[in-house]
Amino acid sequence: MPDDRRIAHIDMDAFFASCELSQYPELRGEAMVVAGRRSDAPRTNPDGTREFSRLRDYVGRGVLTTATYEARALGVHSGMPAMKAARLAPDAILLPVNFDLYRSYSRLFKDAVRSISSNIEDVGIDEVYADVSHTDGDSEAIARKLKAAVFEATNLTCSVGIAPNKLLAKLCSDMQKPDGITILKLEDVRSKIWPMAASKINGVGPKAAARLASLGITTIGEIASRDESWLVEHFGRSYGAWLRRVSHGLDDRPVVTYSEPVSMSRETTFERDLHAVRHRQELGAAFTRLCEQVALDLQRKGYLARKIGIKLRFNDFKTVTRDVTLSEPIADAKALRRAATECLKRVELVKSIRLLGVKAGNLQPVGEASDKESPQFTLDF
DNA sequence: TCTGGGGTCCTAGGACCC
DNA sequence: TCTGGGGTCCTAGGACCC
Repeated sequence: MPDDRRIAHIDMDAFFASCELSQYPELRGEAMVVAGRRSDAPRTNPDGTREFSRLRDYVGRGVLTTATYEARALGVHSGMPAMKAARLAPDAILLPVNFDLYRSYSRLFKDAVRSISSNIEDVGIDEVYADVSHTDGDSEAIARKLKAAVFEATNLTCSVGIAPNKLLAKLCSDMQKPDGITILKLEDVRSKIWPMAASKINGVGPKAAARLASLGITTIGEIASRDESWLVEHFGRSYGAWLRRVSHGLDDRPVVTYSEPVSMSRETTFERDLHAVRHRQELGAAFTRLCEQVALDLQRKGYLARKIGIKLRFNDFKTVTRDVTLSEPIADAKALRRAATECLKRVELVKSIRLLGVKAGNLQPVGEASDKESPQFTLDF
């Protein structure tokens, strides 16, 4: 695909934290983190002022969902275990996650982007790609229009990257955070992209970055300096060839405006590890609830599942999964639990259990009958 | 005071079929 | 009887992303 496309990546700035600040403006400028449970919610005094929990009050096994820039300055960051963060920043304000709030802001944000370009791809709750190849104006003007529309709709800022493809647009939007605009052309790859850390590439995670580092490679430019056969030798045919292409800024993935869900799952980490025998009741109740939640999710969204699976994480953090494919698709909690129980029987339950999860896969929309269910269409003619 | 929850995609081996 | 190849489905695990 010739890269005369123009793709925008729009990324909300510190999204969860910004949503919370819209609710609690008095926290602006404070070190604040999001993590924890409803019991950490602010309490309103009779005089209308609010009292907030502090990170030092946190109990549990969660990680930080987000941290404001002020909190990050204290050395904490999203993904960090909250207990560990509490030692670094005990006085930071603590708020529980409020996904309903983030989802409502997410809708406003995406509708605002859609008003500029209808051709958008969802990437989670706080990011989208938009194909603006045929949108009026130069890239700079489009970026300003996107940011203005988002701010108008949400009162929140975002960062915009515009480039010939998704890979570069995504790298761009991160270059001038927060509230930034970055425009990049293919000929800028050498000067602007090559100096960046290899781990900035979407698709180069901790494992691949470590493997690259062990081979003396830390920047994107250093990947580009190797030939394909060397990369293939060390990273396999598929990943090696991909590394070479992305290091040169090449990416022809289209902007995908709609995709069917592949799976739906629910999982929970227990406050303390549970043993299959000693805590049988507790585990059974959690198991049932997870099955009911997945069933409800399926029914609400109108899907049937033909694959049911479970996930267990033990006290040593080792994780196992088991799944089973059924002859008929289901969405009913009881049938789901039966299938999940069959999976559970295939796991040796000696170690204590830290996490339990239930997953539905092989989804099909309700009403889109399978061949088995509508033989008349295949047999009658 | 280690390590959340919800996803997608890929790989690899074995079964099974032609 | 010493040696096939596909192709597809199923299962388990793992990397990665937000």
